[in-house]
Amino acid sequence: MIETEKDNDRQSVRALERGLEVLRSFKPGDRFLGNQELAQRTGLPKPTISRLTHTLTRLGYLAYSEKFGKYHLDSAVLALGYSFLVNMDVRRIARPLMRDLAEYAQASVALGVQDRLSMLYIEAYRSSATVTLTLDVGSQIPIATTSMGRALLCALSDAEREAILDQVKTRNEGEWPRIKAGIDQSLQDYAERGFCLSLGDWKKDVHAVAAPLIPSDGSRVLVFSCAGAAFQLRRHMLEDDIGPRLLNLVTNVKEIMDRQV
DNA sequence: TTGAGGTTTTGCGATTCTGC
DNA sequence: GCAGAATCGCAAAACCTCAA
Repeated sequence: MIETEKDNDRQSVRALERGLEVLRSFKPGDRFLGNQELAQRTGLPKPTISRLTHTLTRLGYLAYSEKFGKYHLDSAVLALGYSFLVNMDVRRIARPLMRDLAEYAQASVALGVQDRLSMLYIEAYRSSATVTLTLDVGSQIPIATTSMGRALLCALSDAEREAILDQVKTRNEGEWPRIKAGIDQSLQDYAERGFCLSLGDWKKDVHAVAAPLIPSDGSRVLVFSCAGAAFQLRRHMLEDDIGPRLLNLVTNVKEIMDRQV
């Protein structure tokens, strides 16, 4: 269901919001979606969906499969995402440092940004020995239970964090006490050490550490994480070794970014 | 081939948005 | 704040699928 932040926001174009919401309805694994499924996922009336899919198809964002009678994402979507990725200098700057840390830790090192209640991978490097985590660019992970998401929450203002947590609480009433405890612990860890942990909180066999990068130019917060198998990345390793190395990575990337401004 | 049931599209009045 | 343009959503028609 679309959650419009301000229904009376005169700067917003509702039709555009809805069209983009249709595109966002496609998740990994959703190769084809019909108008009815799109209407269910977006909460929009079926006639509106029909018009939106027609328009998006004409513009090349969707394509229609005669065989399945459904739509799939088309090349214009990739072109849009590719432009976004290519224009992010931080990926180019961070890539070699991420590779070095991943090989040292024999784990996965990722760079992510917030996407609503998820964290979206915009760069990822896996060591050859990584077996547990096989997420790539474009993957999304939850904001409240992963180290990456928690690091982002720690870097936001109190008001921004509360706004997100209100939505997380609404969607996870039953698990909220456990989720809240993890976030409180992360806030404490971040204040003391500058990084956050997730020790099996998202997936029980995954341990991870993450640290935010707050750009000097005031642009969106970036988060670096290092994750791997729980039996490989023990708590003491993350706290005493990998975490500090990740912080060093963040500092180095930030310095290079600042020099290039 | 027909009819039932489900889905998509179309027409049109109402509402919202945009540009001035 | 207003007028014209664009969009929305309801209702109904058209279309499609499938079983009998």
